[in-house]
Amino acid sequence: MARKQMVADQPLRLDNQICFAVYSAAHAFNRVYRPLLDGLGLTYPQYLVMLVLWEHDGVPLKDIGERLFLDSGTLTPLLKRLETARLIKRTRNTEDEREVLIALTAHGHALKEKARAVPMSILAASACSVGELTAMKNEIV
Amino acid sequence: MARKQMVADQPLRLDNQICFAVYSAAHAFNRVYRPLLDGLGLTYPQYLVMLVLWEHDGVPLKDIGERLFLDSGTLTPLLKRLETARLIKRTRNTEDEREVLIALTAHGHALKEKARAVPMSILAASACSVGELTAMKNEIV
DNA sequence: TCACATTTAATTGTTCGCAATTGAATGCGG
DNA sequence: CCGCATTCAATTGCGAACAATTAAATGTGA
Repeated sequence: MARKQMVADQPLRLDNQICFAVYSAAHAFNRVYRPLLDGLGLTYPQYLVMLVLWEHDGVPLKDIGERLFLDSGTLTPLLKRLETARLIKRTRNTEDEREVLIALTAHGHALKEKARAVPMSILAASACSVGELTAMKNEIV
Repeated sequence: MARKQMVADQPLRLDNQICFAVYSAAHAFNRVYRPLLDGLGLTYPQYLVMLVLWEHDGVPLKDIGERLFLDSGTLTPLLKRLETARLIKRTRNTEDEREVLIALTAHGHALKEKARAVPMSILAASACSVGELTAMKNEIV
């Protein structure tokens, strides 16, 4: 292959694509989180929903979706599974029957205490300092 | 809520979690890529497989999996779809019948030329300089 | 008030991603 | 050569993720 061709190929090389770096990092985090969250009976997206609710209980489905960039097609079944697990309750807003309000059950609220151990374990597993991770986060956001 | 409680809650706040930043960034990239890849008739994971093949044609399924951190449960159906789209061919390795070799068809090889436009479009859409993106990538990998 | 647009969840269908299992091919120790 | 472990792909089952559609509630303009 001529040199000119190789140069033109550079942008298509996997290693040069930041999207792949981000994609891989997301999967890597998922692999680290999975065994920890198994102990809580949560998947990673379910954990994210619980984080939102632990900060702000009783919010509309729509708000959770905006916070996590997810739509009803993803959230409706996910929230039904959380309801089956007795972590949340779903009720229509009486002020506006279009909205579904998501509220923690006592069980869901209690799970927060168990979840406190998660960030520290992730930190240990990621073999990075807090400073390194914070710097990385700020680069991304 | 007492101050002590709020301090203890900090590690559980969504915005403080680097994993969420990475997770969001991955989804954001996906949203930018989707319309571009639609023009090629590829999904993002399919595009990644094609990137691998454009660099190195005729490799075992296993090698693609190691490169992209995907297993046969993900790759087998994905590769079957690429075969249905006539972009690749799957053949057993005659030296070792356990392996499946993945090779580009003429059509699959030709698609590389159309794909050259993708990285540049992404760059434009991401509203970052090449330097910024490269710096970000190096932080992540 | 009535027609019509907008908002919101739910549903349907397709594709990923992964754990767990299965089954075939290969490698290896005795 | 034989028994057994290992490797590799395929399969099954479940949970995301998202586009597109549907349906109900609400808002709005004439």
